[in-house]
Amino acid sequence: MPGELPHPERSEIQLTDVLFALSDPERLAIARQLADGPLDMAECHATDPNLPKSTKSHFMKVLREAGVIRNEPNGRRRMLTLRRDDLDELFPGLLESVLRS
Amino acid sequence: MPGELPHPERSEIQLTDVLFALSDPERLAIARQLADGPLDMAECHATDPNLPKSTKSHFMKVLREAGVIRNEPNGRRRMLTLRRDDLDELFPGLLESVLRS
DNA sequence: CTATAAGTTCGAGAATCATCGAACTATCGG
DNA sequence: CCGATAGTTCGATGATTCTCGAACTTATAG
Repeated sequence: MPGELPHPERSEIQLTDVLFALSDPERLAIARQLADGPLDMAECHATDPNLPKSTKSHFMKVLREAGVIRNEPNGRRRMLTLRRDDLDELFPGLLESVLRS
Repeated sequence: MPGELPHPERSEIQLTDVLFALSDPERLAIARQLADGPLDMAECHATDPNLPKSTKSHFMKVLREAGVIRNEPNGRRRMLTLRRDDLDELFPGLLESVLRS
């Protein structure tokens, strides 16, 4: 698969984009699964276990382009991480509140 | 204009709906204007001052149906209030973080 | 009572977003 | 090199959402 995907810089992350990305139950569930640490994409099941992979990939794209997660090549898989540092710096308390609620 | 509009009960408010409602710059701006206290709708200008009133009314509807604001008749005007109590109880820290960022 | 001010609702068209199959890409095991 | 695995990208279709004018509603001013 294509190696490095584009990620916004910290300074480019927009609050409204982050809120939008998290405003979908499936995408929110993904973010919550990443709260405890990075996961390989294959281990990250959203809510529906047999979701088509193109749909799952699209969820990841929305989260990535909003600046919520990083999606980096890791061998023949993909490593997903929450951009907690960046989000905490930009929007203090937001992530904690959203993931906890 | 129609008197009482429907508002969700506190128990019916969904986090994803709140995030969606606030994920638009115009609607977020409205919520921020209400942070300091209730306003008559006529005093609440979103960002564009000569926005068609049907569009403005639609913004209010999205915010109201998500449980972010109350919209109550007040003479021949409308009084808008942030549902801070409800949101703070349901999603502690969320509103503060979003309005401050 | 009538006119006006302040909003809501309805309807239509445009724009955006979601979903998923199919084709493509890259990596690893044998 | 070959096949399988894990994912991305593309394209089409359908579903939501946005935007705004026009018609409607209601309370007050006169």
